[in-house]
Amino acid sequence: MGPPRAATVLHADLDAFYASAEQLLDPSLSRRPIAVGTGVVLAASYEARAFGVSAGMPAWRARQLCPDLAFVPGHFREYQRLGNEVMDVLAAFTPVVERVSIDEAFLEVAGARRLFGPPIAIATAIRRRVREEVGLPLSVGVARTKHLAKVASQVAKPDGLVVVEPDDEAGFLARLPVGLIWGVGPATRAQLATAGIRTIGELAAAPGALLDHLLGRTIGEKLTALATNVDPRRIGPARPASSMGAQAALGRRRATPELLRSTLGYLADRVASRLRHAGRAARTVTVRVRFPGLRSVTRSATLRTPVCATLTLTEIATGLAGAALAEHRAEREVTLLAVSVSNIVVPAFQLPLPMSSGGAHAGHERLADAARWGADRSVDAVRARFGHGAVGYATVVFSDAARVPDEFRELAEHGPS
DNA sequence: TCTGGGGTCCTAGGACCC
DNA sequence: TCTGGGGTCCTAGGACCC
Repeated sequence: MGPPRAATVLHADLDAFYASAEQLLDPSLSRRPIAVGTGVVLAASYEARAFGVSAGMPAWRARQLCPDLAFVPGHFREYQRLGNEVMDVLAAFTPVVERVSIDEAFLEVAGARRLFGPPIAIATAIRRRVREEVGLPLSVGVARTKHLAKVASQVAKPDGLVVVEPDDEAGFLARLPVGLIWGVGPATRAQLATAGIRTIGELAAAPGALLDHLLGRTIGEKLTALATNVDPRRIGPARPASSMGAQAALGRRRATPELLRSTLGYLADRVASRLRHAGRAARTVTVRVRFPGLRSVTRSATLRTPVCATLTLTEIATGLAGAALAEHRAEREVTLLAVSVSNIVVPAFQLPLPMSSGGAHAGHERLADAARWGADRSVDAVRARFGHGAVGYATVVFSDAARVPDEFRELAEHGPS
């Protein structure tokens, strides 16, 4: 146990970010119930939430709840710009900023006190500057640990500030619902409810053995630690992503070879391009196929030789999807296809040194992917100058999967900026 | 006429090795 | 011949988060 620390961790979280951004960009939308999205609600303004509209809800249901709801398709590049502007404001107060997503970050302000005053003054100044300079409402939680700061910012919403002093932590948490704990979703909440546990206070008081039995040992121990305020996580730069993927919802479509080829080609191209851009290749390829009724299956393969060529990845993905469909002959239609890669490494053929491992066969595979990688590099270069749609495999460029705007996909990709 | 796209982490069983 | 224990990797599925 280290020495007791002061409450110097801030969690800054923009309120209903996409919806607030739309209200900022088009003042005629401000103070009105609006939703960003098309088929599904990506974000709802607080005026819409008052009617029960929430993120993830199908559009028809949202309109049912709120007949006056205004639907906005979304301006994703603007969200990226506004999110970056907010992060610039945060960085003006401390260099120790950990951006978690487009609209959310942790800050450590222990070293900023001499310049800017106590954490509560810093939080107040940040909120004012974001409001005045960017035009968006920001909620901030201040506490001794990341977990507590995050809970505090949720309690502060909308447009508020909550400080949890170190001697008040247990009291602050006790009455809050367990669902506010990071990692407790609907399933865990339901499990806990069967044991009569609904508040964080009840969770903290529950015997460890009961939680282990209910949720498994790892999660049980983690929840107890969080509920009792043991949170060793420090604030620092995010690790490089350990997986990359792309997916496309298709509506209900017959699973024809043409559909598979064009959709998987498009998705594999997106993933392979990102791998090459990062100077990486991947050993494990996973395909997910979803059927009507949200039933889904995954198939994966781990290769000896990492891949990053579009055609190689397409072939592997097509093979995996074919195998999955062959095992589910009764399913005639698919609603979603996804391609992702993990086991990400620096590819051997980009290194100047001779091959260090693998037999003749592995060397052959590597050369095949390397030759394609050379061709892909030419494609990448053209795209860098003239845009992504300028060149590509014909069946892929015209795939239905490309209907979702690229800006949205880019926004959702992990690394901001 | 059940809903977007991009991620992380955990579990459980099996293969394989020492 | 049968038995024991531990570690690592792989696969499939699921919960969860923004």
